[in-house]
Amino acid sequence: MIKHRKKSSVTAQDVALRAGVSRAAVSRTFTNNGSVAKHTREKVLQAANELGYQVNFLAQGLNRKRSQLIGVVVARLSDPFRSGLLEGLLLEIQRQGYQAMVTEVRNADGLEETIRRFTQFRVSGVIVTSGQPPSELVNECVQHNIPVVGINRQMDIKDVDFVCSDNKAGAALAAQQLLESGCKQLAWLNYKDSTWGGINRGECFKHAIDQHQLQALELLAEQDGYQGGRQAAHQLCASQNWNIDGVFCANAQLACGFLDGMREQGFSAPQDFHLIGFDDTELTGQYSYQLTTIRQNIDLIAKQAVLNLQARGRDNTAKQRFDLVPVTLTLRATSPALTD
Amino acid sequence: MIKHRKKSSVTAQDVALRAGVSRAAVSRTFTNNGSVAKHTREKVLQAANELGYQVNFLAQGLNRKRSQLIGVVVARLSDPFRSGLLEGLLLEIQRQGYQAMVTEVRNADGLEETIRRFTQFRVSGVIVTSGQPPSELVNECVQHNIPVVGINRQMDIKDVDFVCSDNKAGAALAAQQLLESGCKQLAWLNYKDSTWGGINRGECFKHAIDQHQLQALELLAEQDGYQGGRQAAHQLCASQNWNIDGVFCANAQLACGFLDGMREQGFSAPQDFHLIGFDDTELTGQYSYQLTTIRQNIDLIAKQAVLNLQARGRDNTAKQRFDLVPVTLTLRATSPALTD
DNA sequence: TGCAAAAATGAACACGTGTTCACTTCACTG
DNA sequence: CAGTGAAGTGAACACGTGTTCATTTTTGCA
Repeated sequence: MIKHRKKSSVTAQDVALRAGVSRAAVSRTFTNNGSVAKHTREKVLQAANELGYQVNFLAQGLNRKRSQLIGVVVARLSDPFRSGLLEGLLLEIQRQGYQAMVTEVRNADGLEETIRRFTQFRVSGVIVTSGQPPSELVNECVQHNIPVVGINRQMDIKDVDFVCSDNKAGAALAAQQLLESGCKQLAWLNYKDSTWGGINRGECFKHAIDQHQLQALELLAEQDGYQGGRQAAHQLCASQNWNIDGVFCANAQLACGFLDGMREQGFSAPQDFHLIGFDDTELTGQYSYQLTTIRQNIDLIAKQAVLNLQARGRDNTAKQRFDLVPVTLTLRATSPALTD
Repeated sequence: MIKHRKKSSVTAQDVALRAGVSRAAVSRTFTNNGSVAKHTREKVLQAANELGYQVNFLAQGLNRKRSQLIGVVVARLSDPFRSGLLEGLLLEIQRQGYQAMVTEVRNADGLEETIRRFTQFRVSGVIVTSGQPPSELVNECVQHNIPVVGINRQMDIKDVDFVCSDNKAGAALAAQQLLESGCKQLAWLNYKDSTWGGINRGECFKHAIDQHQLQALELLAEQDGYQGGRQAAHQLCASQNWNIDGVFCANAQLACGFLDGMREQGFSAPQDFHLIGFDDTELTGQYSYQLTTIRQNIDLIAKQAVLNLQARGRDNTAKQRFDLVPVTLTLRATSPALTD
């Protein structure tokens, strides 16, 4: 009868026994916290290696009152920008040594339940990319010392840090490009129940062209995404003698749909009108679209979001942050570069 | 001086104190496990409600040796099919009362590290949608009684359950459609370092047309995704007098790229050739592509995967499962329905 | 060599829960 | 009314770790 393996998992106690030291020494070795002699550290590491020891994160988190989890709230991953943002967040979260918990949330109730569950796991932070967390819940997080950061959200909640693409600069870039291309009759396309980000871009765009004494026709799609943009185009073409020659869209999906919708009616960009979208996704660069867009810097957004969580984890009294992430104009076929 | 709130979080002990019962009663109330009188249950629930008590999942998991987490391994979310699959998995995982931990993994080492970390969190199950977990790691999971299920993976690992779209049926549907449409010279397009799923589809396709004494020209793209398909088209057109009139692609991204690449050369479907892809993503249905594709049933895949985890969680001795999920042919412009 | 400061060590407690095990109370039957 | 089984209850243990606090050992210096 060989070794009687009753326990399914090997604990720090087992390692201590084998290395001939106390369990505290094992703990210190792995956390690099207290001081431990070089000789015993080696003994511990060898014993741990032989036994295949790995620390139990549940016990660790229970003791430290904090797990190395970060909660991420997402929605509508079918939008390429959103899945791209999630990918960026996952990579950055892992790079910093955390582990991501992801929840897809469809309404306010779901968001509430989700954040509550995050606190039950004692997460190190919460990243919200969809919805607006109720301030009472945020208070609960603050009490548990759990930092919350919103991405591309309306910045009106106390105790929440925000990271947001620079919509104002983006809208200005788009307006400048359209105007310098000679467009006279501008339009702004958005989903009628848009998120704050879309609305904000629209306001910034209107403000930008207002300085040139121009106004934008406001197109509001009944649906979100590709189909919404397509139908908006159909609706525009159906109206009597429209004369739009420059369109700015709240996001890439709407823009692609709008372009296809216009094509169905026999019009196209840049021949009949100029078109600029928001969110440079993989789709926008493809041959069949070649959309000129405002590009959001996903890597920077993700990095800044995690950075904020870490900073506030260290010092909870820091001032609330509002980070604007620069955007750039990517010129493609639907509104090409100017030729002097 | 009011209540001295020293503890940041309220525990079951606090609830017990307020309700005038023992802590065990509180625990029993929330787990529905032991038996508890109706009267005391109500007292406990009221006290818990007043104090805003929520069970600490770390402590719960530590005690039960199992958390209500499910680990999900993903990769390349920029592919719409993969992000769609993740979305389906998230929704199903939440629907069943679990919480998803998601990790993006880029190579075999990353996969190993990831699964190890999952076990450290004592997850209730692992879902692998990318990469092939080393069998030694799977053994470790089995020892911890953690079920593993692979989606669209090669089914060659012991103790792992598999859920896979029915590639054989899909390939047969594609072959039938192309042949009945009158195609004579078939081609098969795949990425040169494809995953097993792609390779498998190709073999099934070749087998299907072999029964009609036909062979497929094998096109292997240097890159994966849209750009790979596009370059493959360019390469095909560059070759002397090619005469392909029917193409089947390993996935939707390749197919869209191939279509665009052919368009750049002045050819299109279905006029010059028929084209069928795999993975009915949102992209394939758009006006500019209208791709005929084999549709994978994401909801069913997700449901079956979680179901398998639950089943094996209850009975670890069950026989290894290989589930084939039906696929359907979605007819669109690039290979339209037959007209009698 | 002698001595003080620093480093290393192990016992013990805390984290918050689920569950077992005696023990008490209750309801029901003959 | 006595007796029996079931339901309800609380004390105590287990889960596996981090950390404090005395205590022992080592190091550095005169």
